[in-house]
Amino acid sequence: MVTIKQVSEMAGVSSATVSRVINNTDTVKEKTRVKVMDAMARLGYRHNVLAASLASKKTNTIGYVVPELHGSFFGNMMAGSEKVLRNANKHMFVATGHSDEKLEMREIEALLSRRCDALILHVEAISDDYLIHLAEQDVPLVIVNRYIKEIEENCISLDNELGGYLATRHLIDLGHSQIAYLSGSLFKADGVNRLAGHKRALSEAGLRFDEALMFEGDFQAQSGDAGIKALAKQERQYSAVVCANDEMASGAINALREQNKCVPEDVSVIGFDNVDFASYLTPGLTTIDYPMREIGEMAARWILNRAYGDHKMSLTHVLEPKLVLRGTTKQAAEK
Amino acid sequence: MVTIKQVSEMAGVSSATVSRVINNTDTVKEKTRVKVMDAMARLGYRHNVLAASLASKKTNTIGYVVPELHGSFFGNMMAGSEKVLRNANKHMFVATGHSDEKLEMREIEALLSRRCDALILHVEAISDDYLIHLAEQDVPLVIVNRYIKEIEENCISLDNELGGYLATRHLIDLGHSQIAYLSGSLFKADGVNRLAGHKRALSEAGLRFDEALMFEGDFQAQSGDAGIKALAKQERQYSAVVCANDEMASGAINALREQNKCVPEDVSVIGFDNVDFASYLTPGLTTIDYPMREIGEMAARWILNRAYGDHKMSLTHVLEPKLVLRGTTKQAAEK
DNA sequence: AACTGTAATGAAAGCGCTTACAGTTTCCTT
DNA sequence: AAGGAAACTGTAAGCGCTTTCATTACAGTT
Repeated sequence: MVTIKQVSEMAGVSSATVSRVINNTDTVKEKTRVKVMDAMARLGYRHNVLAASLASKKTNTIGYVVPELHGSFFGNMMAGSEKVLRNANKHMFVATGHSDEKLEMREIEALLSRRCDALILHVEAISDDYLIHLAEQDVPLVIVNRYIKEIEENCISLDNELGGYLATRHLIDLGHSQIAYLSGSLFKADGVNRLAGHKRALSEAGLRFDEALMFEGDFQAQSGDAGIKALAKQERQYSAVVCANDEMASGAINALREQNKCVPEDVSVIGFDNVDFASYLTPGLTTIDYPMREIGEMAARWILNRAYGDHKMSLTHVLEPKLVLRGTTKQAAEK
Repeated sequence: MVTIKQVSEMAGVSSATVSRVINNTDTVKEKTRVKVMDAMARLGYRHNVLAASLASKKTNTIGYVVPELHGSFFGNMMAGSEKVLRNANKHMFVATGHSDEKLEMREIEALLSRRCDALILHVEAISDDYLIHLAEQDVPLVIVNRYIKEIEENCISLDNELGGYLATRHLIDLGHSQIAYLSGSLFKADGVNRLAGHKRALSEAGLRFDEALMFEGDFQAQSGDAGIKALAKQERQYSAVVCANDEMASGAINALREQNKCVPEDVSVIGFDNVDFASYLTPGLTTIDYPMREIGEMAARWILNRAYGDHKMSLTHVLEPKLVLRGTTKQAAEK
């Protein structure tokens, strides 16, 4: 392996000078710069970032923890971060936590051991306390898709309550009044907040929240199907259903079709997240957009701002979801 | 930052011994091991992997280059790799090449600068020659989803020709004989090979390949739509269409519906890749499975085998695609 | 008690780079 | 031409660890 030393000898300068041309720090006379570049090329020199990081105490690396690598959800977020980090010449070290507390902690520890300059974390099992404690240490970290009051400055999240509100509000605007709600897991903050938004829209419109029209699923397509079937067992009528996410909406639509109900003619359906496949369904799924990419971008900006002192970036900590109109919702039938 | 030195002082041993207990190398008396562990805990010591890597010349890190982070395609592959690498205590450093030659080269260079122990590459713009040259260097690398004869040992790919064959063969088995083909870009190997498989199935069944029933798209949904429309402009009849990938199939299905043709009653459609949304369509899309996850696993195994000398793994270099039967294909109508 | 062979530990030389700090040139001013 | 500032370059001390080699401790033999 060719070292800076060998380059310096060939170029007839000191290794400090070689380092200077590599990093483009300080001033180096053009003539010697050329000599050094020449020597590097001739020797096929490759900078050793490891050694450089050790000496400079900066790795230009961001540690990234996501629950999973498969599926498009986190990929979109990472793509957002990657874009802004690339422009700043930072790289990403990614690890997965699999929604397991022990694993999440171990991965964070590993990232810290690698001396990442900062961390971007989407962790689901780790406690708030642990994160609060972590935030007080010397490594900057931003927590995405999660809101923790005590360290809200470090959090970037979506206003799920608003999303739930917008979904139901859209249905109400279309004239629906009997609106079912297929909820996600209620032990997750997202599930709770989306439902809360639903209720707010209802009460704002003077409609009563009907327990009988609500079903608690688990964010899987299967539970959307189950929800529709559970609803069918009761006598309660409904002309629209808001689902806690797109997977459940997909399951719900299929179940509805099995009952010979057309979407959106007989029943309007709205999802949440706007995952990749939402637009591939027929008709396209009306849903609430979860701007993962933007969140990823924002997280990266926060890092640039905080860990590298780039202060010319605007930051938002709570993003707003937006309605995405497609084909599964429709004006309510006249009474 | 607490160093090994401080730990060694507190424990009353040399730093070499501390290193030994950290890495669990050599033998250390249980009693001193406990003393050291104790000191580490008391001081809140965190191992500096950077320094360790520099000294040991091993980073336990695999560099990963994929075209994109968004979408689920590469995520599935990385998830496969991650699973097997985690078990071996290796980590991944990911970079994106965006199908741009300069970028791909730069990222590979960056990964090498970080002294990754090995590389897993899905690159699309870089030339075979460059990769062949790279493979001869000292860093082990595996190239996924691409086949290069000269370094086939380093390649892990899917038999796309077989996939194309299986798709068309399936339609033929269902009694179809007028089969349209919406191809992907023919400047890409995948596009060419899938088409070749299609032709082989045709000729094997004694059917003629009809240029008029073939359309070259670009793997995007939009081009599936365009393909169906182009087909409509000619008089040629067809009862089935094989698409070069699922996105195109989705586009084709929608276009078919616009022409009031039912899938699969009037026209059977088969896709390729089995992307995540394939099963969410109604009816579910019949397609050819592209086992990205397995490919990712295989790539990681190759690395373990090659870079870390773990020889108890079985390796396959060319994976076989499989037919995934869902609802978009159907027995041909009786003549 | 002297002797071995092995287990346990320490000393110290790096790994390849960065970065004060100091020293040397060069280039303007006056 | 002298003086000083500015530009450039070199010296050398680390960064925090691993690892070879040498040394010491110790249990088991004879």
